[in-house]
Amino acid sequence: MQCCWQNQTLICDGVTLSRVLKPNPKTLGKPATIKDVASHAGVSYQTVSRVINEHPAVKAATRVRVENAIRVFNYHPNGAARSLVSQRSTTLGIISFGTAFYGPSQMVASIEQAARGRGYGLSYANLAALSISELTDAIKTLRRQNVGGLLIVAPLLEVETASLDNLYKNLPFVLIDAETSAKHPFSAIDQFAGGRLSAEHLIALGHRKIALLSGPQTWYDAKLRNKGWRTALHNAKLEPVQDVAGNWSAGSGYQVTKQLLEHHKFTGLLVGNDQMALGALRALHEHGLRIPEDVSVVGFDNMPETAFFEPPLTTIEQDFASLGQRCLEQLIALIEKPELAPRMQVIVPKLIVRSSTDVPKTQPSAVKVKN
Amino acid sequence: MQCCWQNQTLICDGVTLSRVLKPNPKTLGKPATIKDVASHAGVSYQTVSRVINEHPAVKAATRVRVENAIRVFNYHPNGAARSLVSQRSTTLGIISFGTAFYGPSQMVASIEQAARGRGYGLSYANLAALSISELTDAIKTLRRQNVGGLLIVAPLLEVETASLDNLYKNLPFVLIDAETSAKHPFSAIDQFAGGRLSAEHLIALGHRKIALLSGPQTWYDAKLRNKGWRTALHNAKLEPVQDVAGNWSAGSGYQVTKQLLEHHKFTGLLVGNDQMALGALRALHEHGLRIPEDVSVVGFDNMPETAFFEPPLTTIEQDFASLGQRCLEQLIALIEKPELAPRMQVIVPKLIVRSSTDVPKTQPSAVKVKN
DNA sequence: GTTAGCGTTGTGATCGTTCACAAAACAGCG
DNA sequence: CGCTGTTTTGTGAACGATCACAACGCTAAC
Repeated sequence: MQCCWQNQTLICDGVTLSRVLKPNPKTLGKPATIKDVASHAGVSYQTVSRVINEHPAVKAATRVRVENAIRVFNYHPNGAARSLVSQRSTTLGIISFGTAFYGPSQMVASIEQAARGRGYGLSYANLAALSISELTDAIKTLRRQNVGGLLIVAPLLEVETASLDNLYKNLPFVLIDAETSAKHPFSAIDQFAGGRLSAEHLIALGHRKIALLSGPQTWYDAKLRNKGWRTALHNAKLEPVQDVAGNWSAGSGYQVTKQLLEHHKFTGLLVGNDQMALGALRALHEHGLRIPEDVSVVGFDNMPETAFFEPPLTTIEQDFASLGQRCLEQLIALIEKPELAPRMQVIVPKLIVRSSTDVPKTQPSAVKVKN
Repeated sequence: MQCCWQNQTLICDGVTLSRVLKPNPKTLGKPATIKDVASHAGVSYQTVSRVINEHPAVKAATRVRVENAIRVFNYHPNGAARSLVSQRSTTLGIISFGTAFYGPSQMVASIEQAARGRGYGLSYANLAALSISELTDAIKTLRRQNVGGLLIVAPLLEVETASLDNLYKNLPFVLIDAETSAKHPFSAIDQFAGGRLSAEHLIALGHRKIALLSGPQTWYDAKLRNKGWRTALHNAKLEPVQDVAGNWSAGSGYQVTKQLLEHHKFTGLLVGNDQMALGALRALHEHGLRIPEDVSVVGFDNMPETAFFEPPLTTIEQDFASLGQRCLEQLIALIEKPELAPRMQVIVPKLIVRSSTDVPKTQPSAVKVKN
């Protein structure tokens, strides 16, 4: 190989390899641009653009030269410039609510995973409260980030969504685990099926006195799970002993169960999520009741801790990873070819049986056996 | 008020209020731009820019007219164009790891909250594994989103961070709860102090045989908590009965405690987080040990569920909200006036005493009392 | 030796906004 | 009225990339 410096330019076998950088005072300190890379590699900026976009029409030797220059300058393409001119964005927005709870936080994590795999970034906004003003604020924030679409992991009622049509304008979105309707595209885990599954489990074991401890009825999930429970009970010609609601937290599960025990007798307890179930277990224990001998308990979510509750909890497992994957694909389809995008997708959950449920061993009532 | 339409223009009291929109076929369907708004309000685009940036030099009447036009067009400023020309970004990147665990997920949530309050958006990347390639990938993804800085909630060792200097170039960042060093700016909760606090609590109660159940030693937090425990023990002239590690999960807490119980006797157990403590409680129960009579247990994190464990868990509370706030301010300072930004910030955690700890009532050993 | 065709590279316009500066409008004062 | 100073508004040039198109250098065919 024959190399020589000629006029501040390194030439090997007749090919310009690199030029001496003249540190432009205006450019100093700023991140490198496509033009810096281009002049260093001795090509036009368009060629550099082709290399970073993996366009095939670039000679191998040129590509190598450009790639070297990119490395030398630590060049990163400027996303703002890119999405400004190309009129599309590689960022999606995600709006979530209640990330202190297992379900929502798992959904966000799995969606992020899926998005990065597909080359999309994620802009994140968590709602501090379930109000229109918070939602408006979140959408505005995300719009400013120039997101190409929205994934909404929040139990919003359709009314609320509809009232925001203006905000959503020109911005495709997918509702996740929210009010079902044919009006807006959505993805969800079939909470109704999950509810039925857990109630049918207790019924099959022989329970006749079953109490319901729902999540907050402002949440779509909570309502549907409840509906699933009631449908299964109804099919077995049973009425719930009582139907109460907590706020998803272990604390509320504890308190509501305590109240429940004062006035009602039951051998089965269906709970809206695992965290409330934890509180319920504690209240039952304090009341001197054994689980599952006196009362069988079923949770919802299958968070990893439930296997170590006292006793290990029977619960419903939801496949969040595949939900994340699917709703992402749905949104991308909606952006790229709206007419072909699926309107709705539903995933069926699974029953996980552990030792918190068994056939009712005591009389069909919750006997007080204060130790 | 005198209003009339004149030449397709609405004029009230001599002031042009709005013009009829001529739907430009090229503009059709696309989101409105600053120019659409300007021509509708009868001003120049610069004036519109002034209004959306709350510049004071705009006459009240003009401002109202522009704001109306903005509403009419459902105009949202284009963030890409904005950050392209102004060379700054209102988006920050957050890199997290282990969001299945309480600590990391709380930090992310509180940082997002703080960011939106300060007018910043957040781009989110969660590491699937703690590897250089994952981190590299995440940083590249965030760079493409044109983030103005990085918040890194990951227990990276300094070595790893340093090896990425190139990737971080021109991009200010704050490490959160990561390897301390004067080299990079960071914010953290004082895990060492937390560790000492919990160990000193057991020692003050009179425990002499104390076992340690740490988190994974690849995590900075786990190492420092362990160091805190050991320092407190050392100061009391004690040696840990045994020092073992889990992987933060309840399952690992359960298994490791089972092994521990086969070979060692202790009256106190210090655990690296609440989830492992849950598993440990279960293992102790299965072994026929009473808590706190036979063994006292201290967790770490104070996740809301711990108050409903069997028994309610003594643990260490960390103020994630104020950590989020502070590290955000630190990053913003780093971006806006680097020379004035604080290098490091540390928040001291708090002991929460519940019923899982008490004075040792049995002989100073873990007696097997299989029921 | 033209001409056509292909692979490769370069040029000018463009995206929607902000910035620096200039110009207009208005008020106050002698 | 003319001068000055302060508001208020407008103009041209950037920012860093992509897109559409044009032009170049080869090889192959007539």
